Amino acid sequence: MIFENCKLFRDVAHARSLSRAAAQNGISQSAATQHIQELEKRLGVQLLDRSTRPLGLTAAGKLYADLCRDVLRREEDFIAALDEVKAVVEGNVRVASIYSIGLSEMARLREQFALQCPGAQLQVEYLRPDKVYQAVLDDQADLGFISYPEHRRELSVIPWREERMTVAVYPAHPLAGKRMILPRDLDGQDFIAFDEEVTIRRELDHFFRESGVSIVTVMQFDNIQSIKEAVALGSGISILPEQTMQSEVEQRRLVSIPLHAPGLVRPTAIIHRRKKKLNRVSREFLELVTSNRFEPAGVH
Amino acid sequence: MIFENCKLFRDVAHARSLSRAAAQNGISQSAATQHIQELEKRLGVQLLDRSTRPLGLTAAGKLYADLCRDVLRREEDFIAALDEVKAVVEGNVRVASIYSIGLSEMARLREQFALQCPGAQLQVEYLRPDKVYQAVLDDQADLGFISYPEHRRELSVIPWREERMTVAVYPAHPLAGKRMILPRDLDGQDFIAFDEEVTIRRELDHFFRESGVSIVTVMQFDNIQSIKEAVALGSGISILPEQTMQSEVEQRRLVSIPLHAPGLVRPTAIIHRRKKKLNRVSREFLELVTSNRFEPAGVH
DNA sequence: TTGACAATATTACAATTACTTATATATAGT
DNA sequence: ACTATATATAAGTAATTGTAATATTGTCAA
Repeated sequence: MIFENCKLFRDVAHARSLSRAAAQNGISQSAATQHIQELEKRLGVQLLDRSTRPLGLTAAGKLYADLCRDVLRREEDFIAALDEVKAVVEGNVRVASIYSIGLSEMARLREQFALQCPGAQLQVEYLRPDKVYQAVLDDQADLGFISYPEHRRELSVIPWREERMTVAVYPAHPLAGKRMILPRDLDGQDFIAFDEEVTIRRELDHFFRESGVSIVTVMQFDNIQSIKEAVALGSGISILPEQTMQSEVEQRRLVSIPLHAPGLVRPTAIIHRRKKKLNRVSREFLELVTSNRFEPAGVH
Repeated sequence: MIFENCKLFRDVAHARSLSRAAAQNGISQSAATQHIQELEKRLGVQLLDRSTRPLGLTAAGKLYADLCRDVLRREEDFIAALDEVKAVVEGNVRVASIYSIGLSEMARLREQFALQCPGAQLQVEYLRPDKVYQAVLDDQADLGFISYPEHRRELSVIPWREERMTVAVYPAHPLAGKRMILPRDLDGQDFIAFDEEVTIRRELDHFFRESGVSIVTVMQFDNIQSIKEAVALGSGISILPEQTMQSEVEQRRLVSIPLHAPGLVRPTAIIHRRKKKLNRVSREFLELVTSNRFEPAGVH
């Protein structure tokens, strides 16, 4: 209730009694009397005719009662509209994610979230990495899923997973039968790479240099989906986060083979605007996501 | 200003700045900040987006700003209507008077009052005595002019004048030449009397009995105007408050002759509701009337 | 009238709220 | 990173609002 004073006077006008109106508003009769007197002093007119009982309204009192009635009606409308806005704001998580978090991973999270917060709505938008940052900064998204997190002053970065990178080959490939691949096994292979702008590309280049391995970059893409497609079609091999090819492995379109390269992991993180207080369901979702920090058992 | 909080938020929304809005409302920036924070806590939503400058409004903030705008507009209307009512209430004296106070007397008071309170409005309504009491009790009139005042618990009675009663005759009447009439001069005269219900009638009957005079009641009326008319037409004589026949005497339609009857006076009084505080102009008018307590020099 | 009853007004004081100053922290532009 | 400007916070004080107790007033009925 915002306009308590209005409610009090409206009730006084309706009940034609200060004490009853006071009771209706949970205050003492004395408080009600003082309230109205103060009001009359401020307006410089009598609002009540106290010489009779039940109390009467003066002409000015009638005007004021009308004002109160109108204001309270308007307030009701506001409260209703506010509740709607609140429901939308409070019951919605807007997530921006890079493609390579993996659709299946997100589907799993969505399922768990639906169980935990039945009324809530989860909106996920897949974007290029820089667009994910942008979306969070512009308050287009509450949370952002990214890899190789960049720290910025306006953002909070919550490290999430260190994803294992495995070798992706097509089932008929000579390496497909191996249980484990060593860096030198990759030497001279046709390689489907990420674009040079993507951090993961630079990390892999670094890894190859360190290991003294030289590969043949036959294609490059800016997204993981295309890379998987190219590998499946036999254009070459690649190194990808294990989880991102889970469904292709299940469909036997790809084979994922562990790579002996302890340092080669892809760090992922969740970002959100440092200033902005997350709403209830966003906090719930974040809680769910961070408690899912370890990779689910994959198919090896 | 009734809805200061609304004004503050409206100004914040418009200026997109707490400190400027605070200055506009004559409070410190700190107070404004605390105000809005408190408001947000009560509503359970953010109203302002503080992560940017100039400040932004959230969806809820926009709704609230709309509410404030509407409420303030409604308040303006109310204030305008109130000012009108105030002007009427404060600038109006409503007087209820018996007929026999005299039109010319009232006209004189009106003139003086117009000089003293130029803006004020004086409404006079002439009524039968009991209707005058009723009008004052029902708050239809602020002041009442009566004769032979009755005291009632709800009324304040302010004695006004003791009016001299003189003999009214038509110019051709045998008594018209006298300088002074003694009670016994009236013996056997045709008399135009008041109705039996009227106090003045009972007073005169008492006077005649006391003086051992017997008159012949040839007509009776409930109002002074008709009595004067009848006297002027030669139907008989009467005894009336001197002032009430002032204009007829000037027009030489009546002759007013002093009566030797020291106790025979008509007391008049002003009444008003004991509880009700009189408004400014009513007090002024009452002041004027009571300072005019003594009869103006009449034409003898 | 008078007395009884119920409602309103007043008073004194306690609790709460609102405001101010001083200071810390944040944003935007350089 | 630095500066200027704006907002947030803290702590103390002033103002307000509320309460309980009590006085006064209005209504009703004898």
